[in-house]
Amino acid sequence: MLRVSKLTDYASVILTHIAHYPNGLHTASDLTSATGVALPTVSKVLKLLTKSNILISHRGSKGGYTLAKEPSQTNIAEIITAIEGPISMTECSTLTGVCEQESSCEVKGNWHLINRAVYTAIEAVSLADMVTPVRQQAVSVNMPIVSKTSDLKVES
Amino acid sequence: MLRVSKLTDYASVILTHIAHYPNGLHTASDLTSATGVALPTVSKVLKLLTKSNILISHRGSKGGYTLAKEPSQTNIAEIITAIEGPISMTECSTLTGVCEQESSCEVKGNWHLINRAVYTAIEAVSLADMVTPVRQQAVSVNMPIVSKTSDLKVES
DNA sequence: GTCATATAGTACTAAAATAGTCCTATATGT
DNA sequence: ACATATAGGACTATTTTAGTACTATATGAC
Repeated sequence: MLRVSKLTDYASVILTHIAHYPNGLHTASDLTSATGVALPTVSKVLKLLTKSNILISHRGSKGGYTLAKEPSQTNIAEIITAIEGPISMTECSTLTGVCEQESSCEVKGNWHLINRAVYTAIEAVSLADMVTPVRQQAVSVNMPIVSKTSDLKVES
Repeated sequence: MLRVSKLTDYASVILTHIAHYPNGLHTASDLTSATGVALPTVSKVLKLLTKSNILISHRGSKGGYTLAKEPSQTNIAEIITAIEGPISMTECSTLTGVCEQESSCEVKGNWHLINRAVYTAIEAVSLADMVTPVRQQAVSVNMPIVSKTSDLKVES
């Protein structure tokens, strides 16, 4: 597990399509045809992305959506955050006072550290990267992706 | 979002407690007292961890659970996998044939890459690291945790 | 050998999160 | 004015997760 939601997945597909034609204006129905995702769902995703300033919307006739920034300036972490809210591995990473054990929790700080590491990894992939398809073979031989695991070492 | 489940969170707390006393035998009810997590839930978590060879169980009177390996040899990725199943950011990363768009999907390879990066980040934190509490301040000034983001660059 | 203790496995119920849809309002170009 | 397209919110169904309960099995102590 540790999965992004389906909506986030759709968002990545939709944005990647838009990033292929960064100067065009894309309507929700155009994107439905292009991606195969149902219109109400595409619409929902586009609204969320606009709200988070990843897309700019143009209302009315001849309206549509376009990228707010260049593809290289939008990363996967922003997309996930736009659809699902702040990225956090545990409840206590975003909300205080929800977890009863919080005050005496031994592992809170470590989860923050893990959270940070994951965020950094996701942040490093931009929409421009998504436009360039990767063959699966290339992925599996391209290890290690994160070079220095020792940087993650917990300091006492 | 992008959150681990509560059970995984419990697992981290329980295992961290056990790792504090790596030579002792811990019963489910001992761990309930120590962590404040309800007995049936602790029990469920312990069974899952045993099934994945993170813990070893001893049945019967004077039984209980103990670590299968040294704390440094068990990492967070294993724990997440034990409780939630294989780590994958999207459906297509673990299961083929579930996503209808799979054959024509433009972003599949890139998600595999992201998945790999996240996995590597999580894998770098061991149970031994969890035993050492981290002050939150230390976390926020300790950037960047993942050093070379350029390694993530997508190759064409 | 039997009894108390503790885990193994499975099934089930309740709660929460997610996905998907629909409706009404508002903006804008022709 | 009208057709087109987004904005916002509400609502339902589905799926996932959490939590519990019950029965079976193993083992040490007496």
